[in-house]
Amino acid sequence: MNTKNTQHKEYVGPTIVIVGPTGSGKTSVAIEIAEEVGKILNLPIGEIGGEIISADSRAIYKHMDIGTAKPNEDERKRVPHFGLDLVEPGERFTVADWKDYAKQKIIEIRARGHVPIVAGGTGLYVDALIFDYQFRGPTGQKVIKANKKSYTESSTTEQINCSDRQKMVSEYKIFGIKWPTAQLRKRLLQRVNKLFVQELYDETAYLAANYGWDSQAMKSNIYQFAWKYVSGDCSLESAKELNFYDDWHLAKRQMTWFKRNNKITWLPLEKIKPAVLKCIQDGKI
RNA sequence: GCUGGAGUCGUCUAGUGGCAAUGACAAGAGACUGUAAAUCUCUCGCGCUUCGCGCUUCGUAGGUUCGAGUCCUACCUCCAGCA
Repeated sequence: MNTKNTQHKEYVGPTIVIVGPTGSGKTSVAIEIAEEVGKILNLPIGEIGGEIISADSRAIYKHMDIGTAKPNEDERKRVPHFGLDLVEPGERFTVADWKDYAKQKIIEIRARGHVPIVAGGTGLYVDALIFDYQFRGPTGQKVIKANKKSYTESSTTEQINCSDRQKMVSEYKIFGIKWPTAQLRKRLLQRVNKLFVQELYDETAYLAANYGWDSQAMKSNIYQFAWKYVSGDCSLESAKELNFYDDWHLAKRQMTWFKRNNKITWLPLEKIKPAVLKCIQDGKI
């Protein structure tokens, strides 16, 4: 047992976090980094030095593969991925669940001597991790802020200590992929055009048949638009258009979320990999 | 050429004499610590000293009226029908 582990010294460098709006290229750049990081860690040739944890609130669902732009089988073979296919659509899985899961995986990856790379666009998940949000109890009530009028219906809840958004856990180094508006829109448009194919319709039909449309997982993403087209409610063109608008709105909301985090190093896509590799090389947390 | 219908904020749209004028989409800004690709808020003719004020708007030009997107006349454009 320890014969193998001798070459697996625990990794003590930074945990890399890569964020960005949908369609910014997080998945592919994370894979590229994971594949190259072995050199920096002086791992044996052929050993993949990075492992990816997806911070994506839709990729946690099984059977939602092409509609959520999950890394495909090939990509998952190249680099170990976590945070995918954790629960059935409609099953309850919260930020708190994800945070615990991610923390556990990070510990495991580090123990293997590899670099944990958290990549995803769900800002709440990322913040929960890097700012170490404290949640009450395993399946406790929603955290209520005293002065939020929208939550006044519950009298049993109370204000709890919220973690400070200025105090990021020092282990993390967070990078953001920055795109000019016009270019990101173009990328999203191209992605939409690629996605509306038979495989998507099949996936949509499968999900609709097995899980219905009630769950939040099925609400307001590509599936509803694909379904509209498949069932003849609208033309292919308008289904694509509607989905594009939806994607763009999401991207904007994500940017709004990330904007307030001043710990993020924003870089264009092509500069992310060199910056991350350098960061790992420098090694200090 | 004649007859009928239609021209309103980027787009579609409500409005048939009374406050820049409805709704939707798009666009922009923001909130969000327990299903977050969710949910929610604000702006959206122009300019200001912006809980208000000023200016200019509903194809174009006139007219009626205290008051016109709305009524009348002419013209322009588009659509349909007849020639």
